Amino acid sequence: MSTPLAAPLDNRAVARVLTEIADLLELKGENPFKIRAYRNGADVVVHAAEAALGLDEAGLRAWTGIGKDLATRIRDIAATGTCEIRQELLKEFPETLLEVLRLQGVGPKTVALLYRELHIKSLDDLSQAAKAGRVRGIKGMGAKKEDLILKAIEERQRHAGRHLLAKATEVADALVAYLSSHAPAATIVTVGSVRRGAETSGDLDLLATGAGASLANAFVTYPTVERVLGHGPTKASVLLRGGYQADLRIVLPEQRGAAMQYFTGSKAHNIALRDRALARGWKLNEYGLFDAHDQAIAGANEEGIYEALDLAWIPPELRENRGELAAAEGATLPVLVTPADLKGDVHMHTTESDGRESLESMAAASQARGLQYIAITDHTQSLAMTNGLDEERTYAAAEHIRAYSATLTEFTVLAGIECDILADGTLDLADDCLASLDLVVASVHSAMQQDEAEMTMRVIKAIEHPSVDIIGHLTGRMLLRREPSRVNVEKVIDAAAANGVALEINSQPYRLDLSDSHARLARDRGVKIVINSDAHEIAALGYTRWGVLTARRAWLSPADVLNTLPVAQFRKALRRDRA
DNA sequence: GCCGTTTTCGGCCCGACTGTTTTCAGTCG
Repeated sequence: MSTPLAAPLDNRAVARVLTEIADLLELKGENPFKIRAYRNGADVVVHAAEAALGLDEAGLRAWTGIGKDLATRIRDIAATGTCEIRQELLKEFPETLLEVLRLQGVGPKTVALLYRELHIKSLDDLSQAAKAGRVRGIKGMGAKKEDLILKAIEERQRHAGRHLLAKATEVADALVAYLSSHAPAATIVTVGSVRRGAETSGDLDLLATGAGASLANAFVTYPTVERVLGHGPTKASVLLRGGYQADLRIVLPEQRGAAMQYFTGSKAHNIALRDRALARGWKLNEYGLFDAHDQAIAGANEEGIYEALDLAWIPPELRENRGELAAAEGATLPVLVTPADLKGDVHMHTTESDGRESLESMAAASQARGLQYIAITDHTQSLAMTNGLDEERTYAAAEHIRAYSATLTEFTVLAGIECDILADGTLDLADDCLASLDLVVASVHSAMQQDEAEMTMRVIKAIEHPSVDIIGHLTGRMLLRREPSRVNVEKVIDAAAANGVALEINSQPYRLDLSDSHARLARDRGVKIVINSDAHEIAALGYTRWGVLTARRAWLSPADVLNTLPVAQFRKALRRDRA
């Protein structure tokens, strides 16, 4: 929950305040479309590549969904942390009411009612009132609702809510396998944000066709189900151990494409697509695309729906209403990079620093995965806890790597380093040592709390160093754990473009750094991307799967990604060979 | 509050499920 701040806010924080205003407007019972405008505005801000703080009103209004009023509010919020309308609303409703609103099964009408009738202002108030049986005394509330509220409060305390893509995929895959074993004839797929490859997800959405209501029974009795939130013949929701909410929908085979499209989202993409159907006098819902006489036009597969709307089929990763409909209409959708396009992985560690495997095992495992080359990039000396390399050990390691690589056929191991960018922007190894290597990834690992100017200057100084080829995990964010550093990504991208330095998409599930929007901005400004595993063990070599998904969400084609090139061309494309 | 080769006003997606209801409101996705 955000509180007024004196300091300027980044886009994510601005979006949080806009969402909070939308919540407050809901409590007030305001016009739903006005509320939607605020929510949509939050979505636009959080996904924008440029910082709202740096834009004037005209610049903000150039974003679709931001009009005169929202532009003014966003400017106020970005500069001061709040705005007038928010302050007015907070006079009517205490900020602590918003945590009550986030309970599963408790919506704005209920919260407003509880506030009005029982003066409930917080989760604690509500917990006490429910335990005392006072909630059931209100008109429209009963014992079951009271019970549900208590359960929701308890669950809220146990689970934080969102989950990493990699973990969510694992849980969803297991659930799909379980359901498939109960209904072998059925087709069961994961849809929702997991299918779109979003970096985190709030719940798991599964879709089944060719199955009866008994599949819903199997679903609600899945071994890790902690609570059944709803259970009907075509729709069921459960809460799984670990805090995952999972939703299952069962539809008829002729509706499968429409349902896949509908439940894959995103909401913004669906609204835009539905608008397009409406403009033709048609109707699009989870059961199909229908004409004015309710005759089905399409629905059995996704391709048919997009085709009927004069659009090319849009890959799920692009369905965020960030220009994909226009591109699908003009046949200019990018051919997206796939895992099979990656020919190299040039950021990984060995036992020389903090990795778990030798250079030989990492190389063998990478070759077995179908790669043609890797770079070994261990840490440098200032990261003492990782046993980072100094110059002497770096020279020795490079000699060892090259000697080993010479013994291999059809596989190359490059002698690289992940060199620390020190707090002042200088590098952790001497210039001649860096210059002797095949490849240098430069990364920030310390002094993460520097202010924007300092952090940005620091990274740009590294980019301007003649031996640096790639900047690793630029923002240092850890999803659900640590906010990104205050680095000005746009300025870094411009510096990388000017110096021919590539930026990494680090594929560690908790990093995915660059993010999809930043990677897209980098591509738009002519910066090449490298997708790396940053593996410290053999199993982690597979993480590039998540990096590729992020790249796809960034609209990247193989040509945008340097490590889709064969080794000789890859080396030529590195900046040191261009100088 | 946003948006507009139909519109500067009047639209803006809508269906499933639950609980408290005797016909429907609230929540969710």
